[in-house]
Amino acid sequence: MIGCPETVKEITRVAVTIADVARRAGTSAAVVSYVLNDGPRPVAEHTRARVLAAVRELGYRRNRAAAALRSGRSGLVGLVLPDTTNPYFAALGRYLETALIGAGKLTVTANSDYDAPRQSLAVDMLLTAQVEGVVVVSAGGPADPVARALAAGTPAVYVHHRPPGSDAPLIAGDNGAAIAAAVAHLREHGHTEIAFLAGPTDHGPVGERVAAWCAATGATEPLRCAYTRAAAAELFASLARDGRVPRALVAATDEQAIGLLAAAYADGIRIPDRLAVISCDGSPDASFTAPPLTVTRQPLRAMAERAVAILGGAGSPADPADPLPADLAVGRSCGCSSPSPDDHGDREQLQQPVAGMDRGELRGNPLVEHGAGEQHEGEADPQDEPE
Amino acid sequence: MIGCPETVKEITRVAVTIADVARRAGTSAAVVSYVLNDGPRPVAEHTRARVLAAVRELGYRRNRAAAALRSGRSGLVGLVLPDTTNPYFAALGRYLETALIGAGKLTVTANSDYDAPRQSLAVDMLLTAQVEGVVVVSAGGPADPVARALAAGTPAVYVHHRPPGSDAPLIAGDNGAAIAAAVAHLREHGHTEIAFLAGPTDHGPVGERVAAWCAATGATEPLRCAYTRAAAAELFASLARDGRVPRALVAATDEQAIGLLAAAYADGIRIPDRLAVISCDGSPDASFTAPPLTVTRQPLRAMAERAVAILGGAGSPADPADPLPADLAVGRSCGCSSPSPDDHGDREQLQQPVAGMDRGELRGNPLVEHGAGEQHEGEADPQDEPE
DNA sequence: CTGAAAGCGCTTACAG
DNA sequence: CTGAAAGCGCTTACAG
Repeated sequence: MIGCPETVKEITRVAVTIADVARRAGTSAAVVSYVLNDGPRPVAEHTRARVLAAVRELGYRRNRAAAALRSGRSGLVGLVLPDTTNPYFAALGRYLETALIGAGKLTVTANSDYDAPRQSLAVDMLLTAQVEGVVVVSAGGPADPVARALAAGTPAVYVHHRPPGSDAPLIAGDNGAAIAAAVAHLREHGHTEIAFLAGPTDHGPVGERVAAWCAATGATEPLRCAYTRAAAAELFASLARDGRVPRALVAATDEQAIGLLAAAYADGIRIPDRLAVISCDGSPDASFTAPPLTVTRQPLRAMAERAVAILGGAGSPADPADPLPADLAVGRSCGCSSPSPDDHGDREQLQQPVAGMDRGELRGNPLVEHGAGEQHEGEADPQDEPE
Repeated sequence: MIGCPETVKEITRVAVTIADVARRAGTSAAVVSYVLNDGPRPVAEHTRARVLAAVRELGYRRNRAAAALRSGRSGLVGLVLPDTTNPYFAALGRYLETALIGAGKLTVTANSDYDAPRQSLAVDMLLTAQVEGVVVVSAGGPADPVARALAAGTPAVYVHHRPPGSDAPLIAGDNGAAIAAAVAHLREHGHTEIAFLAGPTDHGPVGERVAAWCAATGATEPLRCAYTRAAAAELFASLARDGRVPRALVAATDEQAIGLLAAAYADGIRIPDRLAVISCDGSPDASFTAPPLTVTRQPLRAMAERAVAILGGAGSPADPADPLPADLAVGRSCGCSSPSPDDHGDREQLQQPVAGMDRGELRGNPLVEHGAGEQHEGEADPQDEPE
């Protein structure tokens, strides 16, 4: 039937609209919308069935831009990270994305590259894109992009790191308790002098970790280098050259610890015999170093879930009744002879479902459930994964 | 001046619209749009100045949902990856995001988790969100989400991995040449029998790598395990138990090679003395293993740039005049005594600017350049990075 | 339970 | 060079 409206639309690839669906179903656009959104008005069962049939037959797909304009809900949440290739941030982002997709939201991810203007530009673009919420791991410096988003009326929250001086909501693990546990564990191995590898400054989470180390050991002068594998490797090489390699050390981040292990290997310095190491974070990479790192694991999944809940309007970031503790995951770098049983499972953890924002009120999305003219393409052969 | 429209808007937090700007600038909404978009009609310089002033004074920010509805351009590009915590995919995604932000596009990232229904759902949601393009690393299996997007009229392209049988556009490195180079290099080290660690099946890039290995060595039976560190570690442990550890091996992926190195370390088997290893991919992690991995580096940045160019309507994915070769980056795992000079720099590479889609025709965005009532917050102290 | 109509905030022919 | 007006595709009071 060349010439009928549907065929023409298909050929010229003009999008099928709610009006087309209404016409085919013999009802109104309003009713189609009621069916699609499961509200706000009830629809008779037989009408609903006709609408759903028309949706399928015409291959209708909702235009989110139009829905967003009218309803104010874009279905988008923004995420700004310093560097998505950092395994720690990557893991955090993954948990966030999982929680958000569970709430029917898509994640718009931007890298700030530890750069304030880039971070600011990213937040601007996100707000322009009408995101329903913004999650930021601060790039450092005085910029306060979460405050900016909140001022614009968009829910926003920091995770892991908030700029110094900001009082915007922050979700973070218990860094002080993590360091105390790490120091205590190294003492159990008989160490009395325990060094700390910090970052260039003492702001943010690493600042808390440094302070906790000072409190636990009475020491005041940490080692310092940038938060990269390369910088830590370089620092270690210079310590080795000068004969100043300590016997025990807590590294502020996994990235630094991994660089340090690589350099120690290159210099033939045995870990943990000559130098015992514990690091913080607990990114997925930490279990596959040589030797496996002992780490204080940040509660990334709980942090992600709480962040999403807060964007959804629930509770406060730091609920004193429900802290987010970092637990010690024992590898071999500390001197223990057998790693804890779950130290290889971190990436798997990422794949478990999480409770998310709006989950309770998640609308059954008929466009997803019923497909848009094409069904979902069946289970993948799990044997058949790329990479 | 309580009661004037602007103040009311600020207090009640109703968004400032283009009409408000027009009123304040003493002109029309059309002209404001012309200024904001630098076209399609010319605007007198003094009018433009008044509009820009009004934009700044009112803290106007464009509503992308409205612009998208009218113009059909959402400013969004979708990216579907199997797992953003895999360093190889993370690096690829980072290059893509960099190229896209350079073209004024935001990246909507979704994890398929190697699962076809999830991949399909992600693409559905992206198309609903009116993305202007979709980039997919196939989750495996027969699902062809790029074909689906193209059928819906949205530009789309596979990167790295396309499902078997699909003839949708694909951008990938030269896997055959990479393996040939790896095998040749191990032969230079005197190895005659060179094993291959493949994935569970021979589809996609790994399939090409297996085929190239077969062609180069005459062998036919690769070792196989899932593409995870844990799986490779387990496989290695069982080989060691049975006394079947080869003398030289090419691993299909960095993740497998890293797991293998960790297991070799645990078993006290020396790399490269007892077993020489070269892996493919060249993710940022490969340089910080113990010992540093020798890898055939995939041209991730070039792949990302080409993908973005293709979404922008340029050329074909596989331009025979300009292939995307994978080069050999020498570490120590192959038996060489000094790594190549640039093997520690991969993450830094990620931060360089790239040429992007639409770059030539990128409109100067006054909302970004001039800020929306608040200036960008100044350079971050580079010393002051979190993590 | 259903439908006609307004309107979200833009962009873009079109007319001047 | 400028402006009035239509319209993108939805959602949502409102009236029936």
